[in-house]
Amino acid sequence: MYADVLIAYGVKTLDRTFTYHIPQSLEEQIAVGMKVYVPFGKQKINGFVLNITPTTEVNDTKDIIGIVTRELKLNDELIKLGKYLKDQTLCSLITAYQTMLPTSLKVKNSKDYRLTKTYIALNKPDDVIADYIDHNKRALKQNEILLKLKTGRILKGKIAGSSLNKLLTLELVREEQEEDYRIKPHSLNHQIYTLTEDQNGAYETIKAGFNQANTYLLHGVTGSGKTEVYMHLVSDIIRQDKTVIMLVPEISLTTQIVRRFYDRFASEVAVFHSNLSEGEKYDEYKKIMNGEVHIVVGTRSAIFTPVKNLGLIIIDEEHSANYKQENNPRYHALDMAIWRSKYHHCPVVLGSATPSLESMARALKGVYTYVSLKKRIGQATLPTINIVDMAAEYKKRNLILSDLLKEKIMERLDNHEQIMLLLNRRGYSTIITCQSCGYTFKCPHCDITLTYHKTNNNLRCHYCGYTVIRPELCPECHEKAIQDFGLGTEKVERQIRELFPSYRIVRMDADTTSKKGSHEEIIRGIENLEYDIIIGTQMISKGLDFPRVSLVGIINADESLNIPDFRSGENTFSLLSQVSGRAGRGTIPGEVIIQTFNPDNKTLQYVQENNYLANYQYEMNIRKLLKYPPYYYLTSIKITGKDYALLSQEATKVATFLRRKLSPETITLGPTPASVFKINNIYRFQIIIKYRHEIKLKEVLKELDNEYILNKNINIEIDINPLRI
DNA sequence: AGCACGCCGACT
DNA sequence: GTCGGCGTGCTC
Repeated sequence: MYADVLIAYGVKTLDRTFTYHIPQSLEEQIAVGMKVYVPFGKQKINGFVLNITPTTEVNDTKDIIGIVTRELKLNDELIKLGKYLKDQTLCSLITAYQTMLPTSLKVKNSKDYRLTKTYIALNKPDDVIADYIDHNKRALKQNEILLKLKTGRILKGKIAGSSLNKLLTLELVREEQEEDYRIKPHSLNHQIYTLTEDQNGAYETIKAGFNQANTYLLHGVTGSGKTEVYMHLVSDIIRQDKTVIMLVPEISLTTQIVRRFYDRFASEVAVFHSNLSEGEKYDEYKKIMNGEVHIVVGTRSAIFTPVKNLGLIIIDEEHSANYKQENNPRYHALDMAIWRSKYHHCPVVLGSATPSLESMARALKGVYTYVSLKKRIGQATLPTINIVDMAAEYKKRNLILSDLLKEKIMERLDNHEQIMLLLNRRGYSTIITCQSCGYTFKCPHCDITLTYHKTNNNLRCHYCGYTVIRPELCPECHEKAIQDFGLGTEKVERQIRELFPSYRIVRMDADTTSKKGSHEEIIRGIENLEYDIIIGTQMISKGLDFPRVSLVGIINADESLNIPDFRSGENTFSLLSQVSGRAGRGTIPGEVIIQTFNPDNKTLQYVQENNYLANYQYEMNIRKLLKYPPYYYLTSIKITGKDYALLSQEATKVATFLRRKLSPETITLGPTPASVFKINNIYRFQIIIKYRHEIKLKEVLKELDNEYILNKNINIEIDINPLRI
């Protein structure tokens, strides 16, 4: 017998299988999907068996050396899904499989991640033990152990050393190894809420489509109780002995959701996201593989977990950009979900208060089934939203907080309610300029301004990590006139602390949540009313449910509006609606203040009116006019290299090649310098392809990719359906 | 990816 | 004369 083995090198030149002979001794054990050890040239490496055949046309086959682990076997679905992933993103097949697996099970890894508990148990019949005790009356410690063991085995750590070792060498007792898991679900309360009429309608519609590959867009306003609908669906699915994958956009959200799932479904639940330790991931993966759990809650990568008998996939906050991986392979979890739903004939539910334009367009066209939740549950009503013109406030020297926001904050503080302030930018200030000559600090390696970090008094490049101490004098004109502008969360925090010194303030951004567990700690603090004012980046916008938050302040709405990307309007609407949705989820009516220099901006007005559809129409018109998604598909090609002249020349060649090869209806834009033109001394050009139907796309892109594989000076990065360009 | 082969420059 | 530079080619 022969095996086609995919080797563990993620290079395009080795993106194919090699045929090995299966030695007699392994023939019985080897199976498709297993990790094996094979000779390759002068080396020995791991690979996956992708196929087993009785004969081969290859002449000099070598023998497979051995099986690495029997534990992991890529099943038929995963093997096919990997091929789909490769096809979608143009990565190599081995890269696809590596992406789908946790590090502990990746093809190169042969370490053992099993967590075992060791117990001590009696190893001889009772009479032998009794006899030993009789003849060794002076060995008090040993006898004590033996007597204790008569009532059952004991964890090894609980028994002292030398006496135990004696008993072990005499073989009176033995060690028993048992596998253990690092994460143990705990159920606190089993509260099941009855669904409102609205929720029930959505629930019934989706339930009617169980056992069919169909995608539902569950469009529910913030606070309408989407999670409870999910819970009811999940409950039905597991009753059928099927499984569920539930995706949330970021790790921070797994905490709250997982807690609710543990409460309701306890040991049926596995968690899966990249913040787990490798051992934890390994354990959860194994629970899933062995069919010990029926529910997986996790972030993007959880879409690849090998659940058996999949009955439902839920993608919460489906509009989130986090579902798209931003490095290779650049896959979208939604595509993978839909593929799996077809494989298992099960539905996908996409939930959001602000669906992406793509999903909404598909729902309106009938590609997805549209289901909506229009009302907030309980007495909660949608918050009132005020827009404040910051131009007028600047004249009053209100640079961070408007009079209105300040006043509202005080009001809410007096009522012992909580306040959330959003600013989508971390750090202290973003532009450092000499007031005398206009010199602006930029990174010497990147095309980007440096960010001031007050805590360390240094200037940092967020792209390459370059750091300098903030100088006193301008390096150009040597005047002492360096000033910093631009607003970050650190600066807001400082001002808030000055204004409201007696209140408890917390900042939640990437800088304060980098430590493991710090995120949960802050969330718990907010829930337990340990804080009055919460300042944060978009991290505070999604899914979190704090009933005492009654006021949300958006410090600078323009920050998000001004991002030079065709999605900035859509993203701003979604961000502001989401964060507004944090206000007034309990019984207290909520209020939102949006500060901006563009009070007439359409997007902001639609946010104020809470009018998703109007914003949808408005954005769709622009997209149609400018030939952007969902009317056109995009592919972004980045051409990067150190030699500017050569790069510019090659970028033009690439564009010419594409124009020649692709159909005449396809639009090829560029090459233009990328939005950040230089990172780490590497220059970057970009080409955008816009198309409606382009049959030759993948084939042409592959050809392009091959053309530059061996080129050491020029690198090509292809992003099909990019979320940002 | 990694290793060997191969053909030209500065060294014990 | 040899050690070693990294360009090219191959791996079941």
